[in-house]
Amino acid sequence: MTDLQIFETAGETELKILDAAKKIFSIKGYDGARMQEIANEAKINKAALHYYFRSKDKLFELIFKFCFKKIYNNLGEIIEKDMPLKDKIKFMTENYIDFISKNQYLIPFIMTELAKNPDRFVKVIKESDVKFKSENFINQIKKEAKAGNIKEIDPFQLFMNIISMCVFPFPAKPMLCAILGISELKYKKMMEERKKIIADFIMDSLINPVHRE
Amino acid sequence: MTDLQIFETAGETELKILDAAKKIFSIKGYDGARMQEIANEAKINKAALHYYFRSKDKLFELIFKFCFKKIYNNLGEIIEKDMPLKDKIKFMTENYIDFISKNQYLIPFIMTELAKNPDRFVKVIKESDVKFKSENFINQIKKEAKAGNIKEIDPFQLFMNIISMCVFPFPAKPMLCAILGISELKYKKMMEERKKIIADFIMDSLINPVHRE
DNA sequence: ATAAAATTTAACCAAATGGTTAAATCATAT
DNA sequence: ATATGATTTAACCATTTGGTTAAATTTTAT
Repeated sequence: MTDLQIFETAGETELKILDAAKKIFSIKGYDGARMQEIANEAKINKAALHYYFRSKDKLFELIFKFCFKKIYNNLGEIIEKDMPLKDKIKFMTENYIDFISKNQYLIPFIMTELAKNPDRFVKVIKESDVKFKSENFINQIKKEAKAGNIKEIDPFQLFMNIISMCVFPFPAKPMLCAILGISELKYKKMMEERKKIIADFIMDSLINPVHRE
Repeated sequence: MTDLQIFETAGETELKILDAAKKIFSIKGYDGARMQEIANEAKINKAALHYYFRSKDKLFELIFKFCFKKIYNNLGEIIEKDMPLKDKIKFMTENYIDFISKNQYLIPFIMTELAKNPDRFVKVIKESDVKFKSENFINQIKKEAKAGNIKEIDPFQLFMNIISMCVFPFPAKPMLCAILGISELKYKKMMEERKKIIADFIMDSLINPVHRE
């Protein structure tokens, strides 16, 4: 059920609290979350919260760091895989859309809280032992372009395109549904379909482009 | 300076307040914003806030609706323009990236607050006299595909791709900078460059695609 | 000039909230 | 069994926060 086993030393109560905190914080954000609400959700007393995690800040920092690591590492794993570019893009998009839809709370949470408190990221990065190698992917793009297998493109821009198309539809769901006037159900179906077509959309752009005037 | 002249009946003090509220709310969100802080920012007394706008909720609703209308209408205007698809996509992407970068606060604000309170959107849509015609664009895609000028593609998915690639890099800036390890300055330059290349990236995918096995 | 209305202010208030404390309960080792 | 340490609880506390009130000041109409 919980995916918080990372906190190895945590006992049952601690896990209950972390689970509840993750839920409440990611829905309401730091400011909107209430310690009492977290306590209720975890079915323990509010004082127990402070007994285990001292303060709201400390608890939040734990959750935030955990969540950040989670996207960071997932993306890292995928991007470092050693396979042909075409397969990698297919794998990347399918895998990442899958990952995000299973963890819908993650992206808006990280995005909002990081934007609200940019300094936090320095701390999180420092204290996380994550080492992210985007060079692998970047070099692969450059090589394929030089070999003439794909068109010339700034690898960072390509990376941004891929991530944008996979991720954005999730946090933007309420906004897009509102603007496009489509139902939740149809939106969900579209996201399923999306998993299959994004890779092709990208590859079509990369391979054999028409030269424009 | 201010873009809030929409509130036609507003006097000087009201505009000062609205400006301050927009700033504070969009930075800190509803929960994070303090009435006192808004009052300070507007250089008036806290009680004056309530004198003019009754409650935090009422003030927030005004700001939120204004912001929502702003993206909604800007996108609407662009999408309804009557021009060839290729030009339209070029115009759309350049214009929208420009618009977003001039109003960086807008997207994260709307996204977060809409996600936190999805019911709000019903109210906002109802009370806004916006009428958004995405059909225009949708039909254009269908027609071009049928005519064989572009490949077959679900117009909604294409729309989503375009918006995602234009918009996402802005709210995700802190996250992407962190993950990719690039500086704010380089990021800014990339976003400038982006304005020029996105349309081509999309058109390359749409026109003359390689048939894949 | 002055009465009336609109605006602004300082001083308050009640509720909510993060956090503490000290006593009670439970688990564990001897 | 019981002493020791860990866990849980109810009752509090200080501060913050949205909101109010009534008086003071400024603006406007006559």
